[in-house]
Amino acid sequence: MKFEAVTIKDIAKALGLSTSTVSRALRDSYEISPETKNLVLEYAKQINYRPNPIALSLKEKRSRSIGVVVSEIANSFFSQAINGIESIAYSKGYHVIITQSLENYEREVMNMQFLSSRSIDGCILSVSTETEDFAHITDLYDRNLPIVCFDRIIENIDTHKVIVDNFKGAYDATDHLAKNGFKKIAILANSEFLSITKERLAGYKKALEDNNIKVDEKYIKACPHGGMIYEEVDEAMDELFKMKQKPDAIFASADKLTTNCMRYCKAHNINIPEDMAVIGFSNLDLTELLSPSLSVVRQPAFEMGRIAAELLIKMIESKRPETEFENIVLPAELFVRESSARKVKK
Amino acid sequence: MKFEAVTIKDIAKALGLSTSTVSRALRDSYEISPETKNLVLEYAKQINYRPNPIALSLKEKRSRSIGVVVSEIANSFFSQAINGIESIAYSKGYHVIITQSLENYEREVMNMQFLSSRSIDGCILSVSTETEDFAHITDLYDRNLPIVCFDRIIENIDTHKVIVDNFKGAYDATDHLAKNGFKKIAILANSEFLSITKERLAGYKKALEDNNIKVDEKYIKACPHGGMIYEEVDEAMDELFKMKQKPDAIFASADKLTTNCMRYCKAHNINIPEDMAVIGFSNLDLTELLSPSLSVVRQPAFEMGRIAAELLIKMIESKRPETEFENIVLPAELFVRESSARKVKK
DNA sequence: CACGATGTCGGGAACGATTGCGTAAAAAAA
DNA sequence: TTTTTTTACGCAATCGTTCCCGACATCGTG
Repeated sequence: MKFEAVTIKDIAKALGLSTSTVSRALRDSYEISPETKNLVLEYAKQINYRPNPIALSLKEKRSRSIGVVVSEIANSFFSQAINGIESIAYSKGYHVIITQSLENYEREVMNMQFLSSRSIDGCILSVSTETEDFAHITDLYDRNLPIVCFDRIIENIDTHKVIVDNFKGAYDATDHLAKNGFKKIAILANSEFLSITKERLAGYKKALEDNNIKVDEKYIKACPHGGMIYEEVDEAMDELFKMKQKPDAIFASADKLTTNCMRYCKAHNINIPEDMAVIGFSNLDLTELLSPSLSVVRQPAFEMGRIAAELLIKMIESKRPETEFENIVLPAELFVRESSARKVKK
Repeated sequence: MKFEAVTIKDIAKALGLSTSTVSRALRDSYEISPETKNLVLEYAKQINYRPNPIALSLKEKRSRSIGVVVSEIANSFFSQAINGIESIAYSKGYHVIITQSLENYEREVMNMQFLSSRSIDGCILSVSTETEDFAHITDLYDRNLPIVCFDRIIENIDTHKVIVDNFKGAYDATDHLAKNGFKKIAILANSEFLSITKERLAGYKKALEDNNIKVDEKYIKACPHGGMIYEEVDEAMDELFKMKQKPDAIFASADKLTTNCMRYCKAHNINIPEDMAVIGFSNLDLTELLSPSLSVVRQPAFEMGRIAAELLIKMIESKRPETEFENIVLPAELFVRESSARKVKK
């Protein structure tokens, strides 16, 4: 059972015209007499004719749709970014096909395959934590599929990239903790493959140095799936708390790391910020409702999505391959709340 | 600039064969000799041939993809449901195209149009709060597009429906508040157009009656956009708090209503549950991190998505139109936490 | 009256893939 | 050796749409 659409042929047959004439009438060609045009237009409206975009895609080799690959739509940052992407795409007549990798490499490859084979005109991508091999991306890019990277960018392709100033964001967060009297600042880091991990770690280290705090590698805990798996955060926290020199503050450098860190503290009756200050790199929109309210570095996710979509569509619609690529870096903003309140001497 | 895919013609030309032979070889037809098959298969792999699904869709009038229309992917309930949908769809070889209406009627119509014109094979739908006219849905359904409704169902089409027991969920929530000593229980209701609103309101009222509490219509506050717009919650809460007989408990009957209710209380220094108990109809996964931790009625969103996808695919793949439709009702589960703690006499 | 210009429209190929049908050549049966 | 069957492949239509051409009228002009 499938649903039968009205085609241009149906109109032609009903009106005793040829398909070419109908097609031209619908496209308002000058070659068609006003009477015929009206006839066709009216009949088309009457039977609710819709051009078949699949046929158009086949002919024009473009589909006016763009693909999005993110790790997880349930993540505030990504859902906000997607809203930004959609706002631009819709206004320019493009549709958006969203896929999620759930931090799984195979799924990411599958999604890219699906999107490319569905003849999307371009793709906006933030790689999964597991992605170490970029062949599935470079292959498509080399075959001229326009791709824009955002958030978690890769160096393997030369294209537009939209990121936040991860270094400064992490620096600000860490510096804020240090200035508030915390000296043993741990970091929950994301997968080591990710660009954002490297940048945020660098910011973290620089802030420590500038505050005359020695970087202790034991305070750096990597979570290969960015905290999507609770157990990896659990384990990292366990290790931190088993140390003789327990940290007095934690910088959770991703959305899921932040919430699962909070969860751990709650479950283990660790008081924030008395026992342990926490600041997150997170776009959660419930930060002020948490207990305690959560200090965060927040990314302009919506804006990032907007810009990425604009760049992609520019790329798609340009006549010849672009050679100049933009590397947009937006500022992250620090929001100080209770979870990182100044340390009180015991 | 567009990216040129390898076609079956390229293979045919390169190997001195006809397109039919190549096509059959790739499909492993018995009519093709093993040598030719190997030749084609190997060459195809070598140049990384991928069949063009657009061409296939045009020919077969099916795309092996299903559409999803929800109000907002940033909503925990929907993102969980989408994960459930995807888990089934992927395993059965279907792809999922997600769209969001953002509680906007025009966007919902647009999305449905887009999906149907993209030749999706079927659609899973939860209508927006604004949707009062269902023509865009019934039209497609009447033209034989398989549709499965979930969560916010409509009566206008006779098809499979997957919902939670909204009546019992709301009853349990309200009953729990009543049993905990609250007698002036208000409800933040969703748009009056929605099925879930009617069901949840009915459960709320029945629970009040069973606890010998008179239903007070002034305690029932409808938010036409389900709390997606903060101001409408703000206004509803203002009105509740301006009453002489202020309510002592609130049942927020949707995700966004719940969080925005909490936000209001926080902003107005209203202590939960001392000044006002709160229970939500919500799938938030941070409930235990909130301050105070939040009591909720939770829906089996993932499972709902799974079932909806299974029913839809069954519908798509059935030879003749189905006449027997299922009306799946899953239980909602009550989670009691701090925000609805037993009332202490002042 | 003849001829080009203009205005309208139809025929048919093309996009990529599948598939029913036709047909060579090779193999098997007579 | 002749006939029949099998094997292995090609031709062409099809899906819905666009667009290049060609083909008519009709009109104006010399």
